[in-house]
Amino acid sequence: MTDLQTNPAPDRPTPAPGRASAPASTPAASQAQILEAAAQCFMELGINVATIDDVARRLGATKGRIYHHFPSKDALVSHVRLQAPLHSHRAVQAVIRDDLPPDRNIHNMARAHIATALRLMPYYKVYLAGGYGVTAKTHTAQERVLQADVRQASAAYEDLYRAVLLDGMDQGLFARRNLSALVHSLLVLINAPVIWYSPSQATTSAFHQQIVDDVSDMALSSLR
Amino acid sequence: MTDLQTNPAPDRPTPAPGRASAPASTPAASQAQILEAAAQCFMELGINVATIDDVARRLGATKGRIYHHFPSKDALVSHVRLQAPLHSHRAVQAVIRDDLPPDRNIHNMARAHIATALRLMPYYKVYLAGGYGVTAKTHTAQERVLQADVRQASAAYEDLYRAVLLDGMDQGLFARRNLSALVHSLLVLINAPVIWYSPSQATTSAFHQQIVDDVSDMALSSLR
DNA sequence: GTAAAGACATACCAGCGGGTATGTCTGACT
DNA sequence: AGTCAGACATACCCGCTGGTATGTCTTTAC
Repeated sequence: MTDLQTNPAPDRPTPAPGRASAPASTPAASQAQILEAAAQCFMELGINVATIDDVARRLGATKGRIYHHFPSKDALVSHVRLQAPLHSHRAVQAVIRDDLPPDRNIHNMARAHIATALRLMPYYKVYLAGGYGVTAKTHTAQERVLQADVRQASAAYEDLYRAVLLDGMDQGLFARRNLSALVHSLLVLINAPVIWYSPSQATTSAFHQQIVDDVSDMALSSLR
Repeated sequence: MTDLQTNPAPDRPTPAPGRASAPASTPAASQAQILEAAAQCFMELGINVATIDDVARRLGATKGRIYHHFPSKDALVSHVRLQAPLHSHRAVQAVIRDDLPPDRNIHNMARAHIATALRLMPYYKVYLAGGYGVTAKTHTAQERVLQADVRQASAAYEDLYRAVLLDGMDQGLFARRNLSALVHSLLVLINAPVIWYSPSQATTSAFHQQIVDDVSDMALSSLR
């Protein structure tokens, strides 16, 4: 639901004479705002270079607001990264149809993934940049949990492809290859636009469509 | 923690378990040692988390040695990253043959790249992790030059593929697609093993061969 | 109306880590 | 022998940044 670059929050009815930033309507919306600002900061500056103050400045707020909603910077980073597999999972699962052959399913899945990634690019950039990272030196228990959450969501998302790929190989539609290498390579390929795309292209809609078409075709062809 | 070696008589750093039996290492060899240790530290801990002291500790040395050869941490990082396109360029250019059709050339190029990347994984991990990064906030002039060097080496390497891909499309061997999206996607695909491969597999030779075969086949198929 | 809690802002701390100034040792050259 | 430069080691500085303690204002509950 959280759509980047949109201005979902209508201003509060009480602008409050104090010249502070407009407070979010609901605490959940405030969190979403923070996540969005953090994703863009992390994308532009890098996860480690961007400071909490940078994120707060982009919000027109201060550190207090962020640390009120997230216990640490690592937690914020993990929450941002989580958005990618979560959105992908929802978008891709919606296009899987049991009455379609695996090759057509894969094609549709790739298209859905790429389109979603292009729309929510900052989250995906941060997600892919999270080879890590951050405060990976002090392995606290709390922080391990956050990392595990991201990995679990990623694994759940990958399983969507694993099933279809296995089916397609059994039916002879796809070449027989090492399943692990296959699924990982495929996911890297459909994430490729996130890596090399720089949102400077003016004709977004046209160029985005081009990317969706070309890369999804490549993904499908690579399986044969 | 384990640094109990702070006795008044520090042993000479081990003369590198490499092939060199010469007791005195040349300055160039010392730099290569530093690059190798830095690559492994950056790979394991992350570029920003790993400190100069970490790299020095791995060498059995101190910061003084590193800062004697490299003016800053950013310079060290850039030099490490440079290794990837440099090695790839040499290995891939060696297998290009004008008397072979583009599809066979691409296949051989992909195989050479993947094999090289698997062999020199730390450099490639650091290279790909450099979306950035590091001290990207203070854009000093000196540091801009280093970044430009890496990008230039990468561009030169990419041009190898660009030429072959254009040739193949003209001959009808490859599907016609946006050239920029095509070359970038292809490179991301053959770099995929660097992203998801964790050097814990025991049967390196066999499993490496499997990866080279499968991913290079996928790369070739993706172009049709 | 008042108390409690939520949602921030402000001021401040402390440790980490990049960078530097300086010292020391070794080999090379004359 | 003496000098010099390269190649490090040692000790130290200090800015930056994550985190915290506290205050203030608004909303909600009763």
